[in-house]
Amino acid sequence: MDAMKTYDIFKSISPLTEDSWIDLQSLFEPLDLKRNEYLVREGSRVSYCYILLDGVVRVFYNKEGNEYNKTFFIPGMFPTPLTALLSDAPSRLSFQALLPSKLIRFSYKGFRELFSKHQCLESFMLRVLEREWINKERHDIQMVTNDATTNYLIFRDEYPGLENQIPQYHIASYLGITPIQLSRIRAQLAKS
Amino acid sequence: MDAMKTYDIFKSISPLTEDSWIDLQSLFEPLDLKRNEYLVREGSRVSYCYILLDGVVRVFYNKEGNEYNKTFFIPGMFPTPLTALLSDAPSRLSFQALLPSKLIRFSYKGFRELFSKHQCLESFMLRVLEREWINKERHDIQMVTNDATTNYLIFRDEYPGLENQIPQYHIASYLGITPIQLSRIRAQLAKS
DNA sequence: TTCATTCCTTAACATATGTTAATGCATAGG
DNA sequence: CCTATGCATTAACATATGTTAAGGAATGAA
Repeated sequence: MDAMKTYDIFKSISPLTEDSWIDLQSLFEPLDLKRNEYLVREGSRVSYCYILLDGVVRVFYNKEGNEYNKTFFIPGMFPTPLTALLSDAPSRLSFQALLPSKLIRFSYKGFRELFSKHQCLESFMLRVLEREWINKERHDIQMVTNDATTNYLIFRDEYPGLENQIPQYHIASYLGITPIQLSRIRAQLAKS
Repeated sequence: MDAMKTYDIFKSISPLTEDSWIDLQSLFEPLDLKRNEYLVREGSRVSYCYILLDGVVRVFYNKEGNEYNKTFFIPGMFPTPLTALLSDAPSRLSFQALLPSKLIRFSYKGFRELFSKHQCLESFMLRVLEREWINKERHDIQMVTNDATTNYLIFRDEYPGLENQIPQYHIASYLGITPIQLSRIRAQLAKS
C-alpha cells in the first residue's frame, strides 16, 4: 500500500520505466519518527532523500539561537536536504517531525548512480528541481508582496487543519513575525 | 571573443561535447539593450534563455504599482525567466537592463529539443538548476537572518562598484526597505 | 485531585521603520 | 548659461511591530 502510494507520487512527477522503478524501489527504507524527532540536524552530513507518507515536517534554519521556519512538508512532499546533497556539504538546515511521521528514505548516491542506467531517472530529477523552483518562486513572491495577515490566511488555505496541530509560534516564525504579532492578527481577524 | 567567453561560461558549469556545443551555438543570437530597456515584461510569454556578457540586469515583480527587486545579474549570469519557461506560462517577473547591456539569447524550445540528441545538454540543464537552487537558498538564508545593514554590506561585496552605477532606490528595494531607510543606514555607517 | 508545564493572549512600553515634505546637489537639455 | 529633472538626504511625525511581563487555559504527571 505504501509502495503503491509512493509509486503514484513518483509517476505524477515524471514517467518512469518499470525497470527503473524496480531498481529505485530496492533503495527504499521505511522510517518512522516520533513527534519532535529530527530527520536532519544542522551541521550534519546527509546522504538520504525522503518521502513523507504521514505526518508533518518542518525545515528551519538557526541563527544565534533563533529559529526561522522556512516551510512545512505534508504527505506526498519530499522533506529532503537538497542543497546539502547537491553540494555535498553539511546541512545548514534542520528537518524535524512536528507530528508522529511515516517516511521512506533512500540513498541519494544510490539514486544518482542509477542515472547512467536509467535516463528517465535523470529526467525525473530535473523535473523535481523544476517543480521545486516554480513552487519556491510562487511562494517567495507571495511572502514578499503580501502582508502577514494575508500570508496567514494563505497558510490556513494551503495547510488545512495544520494550525490546530502545531504550536502557533511555528506558524509565526514561518510568517516572519513574533507569536505576539500573530496573536494580534488572529484577534483582529476574529473581530471582523 | 564573445563566443569564447560564452563557451567558458558553459564549460565551467558542466562538460559539453564539441558536437553539442556546435548545435547549441547555432541557436545563439546577439542582443544589445540600452539603459532601462526590457528583456522580459511582466505578463508576456517568453521563449528565450539569456546570457549576460556586459552590463547589469535587474529582475523584479510588481504588486499594485510597487516594484520589488528580486536580484541583479552581472556578466556571466543568466537573466532568464526560468519559471515562465518551465511552466510555459506568462512571466510574473520583469527583466530590465539597468545599464547598456550586451547579451546572447537562444530559443529554450530549440535547446530542449537538443536533449534527445545530446544527453550532456540535459545534464547541463540539471546542473544549472542545481546551482540556481544552491545559490537561492544561500541568498534566502542571508536575507532572512541578517538585518538590512548587514545585507547592504554584503550587497556591496557581492556587486563591487554596482552601488555607484544604479539608483539607490533599486538597492533599497532589493534589501526590502525604503530608500529613506537605506539613506539612514548609509549615514549611520559613515559615522562609524 | 493537584501541580507543573506549555503555550496563547493581552497590555504597556520601546523601537525601528514607513510617510510626508523640504532641501540641495548633479546632470542633461534648451 | 539657465532651468528642469531625477535623486539622495534629512527632519518631523505616524504607525506597525518587537519586547517584557503577567495571567490564564489546557494538558499531562504525580
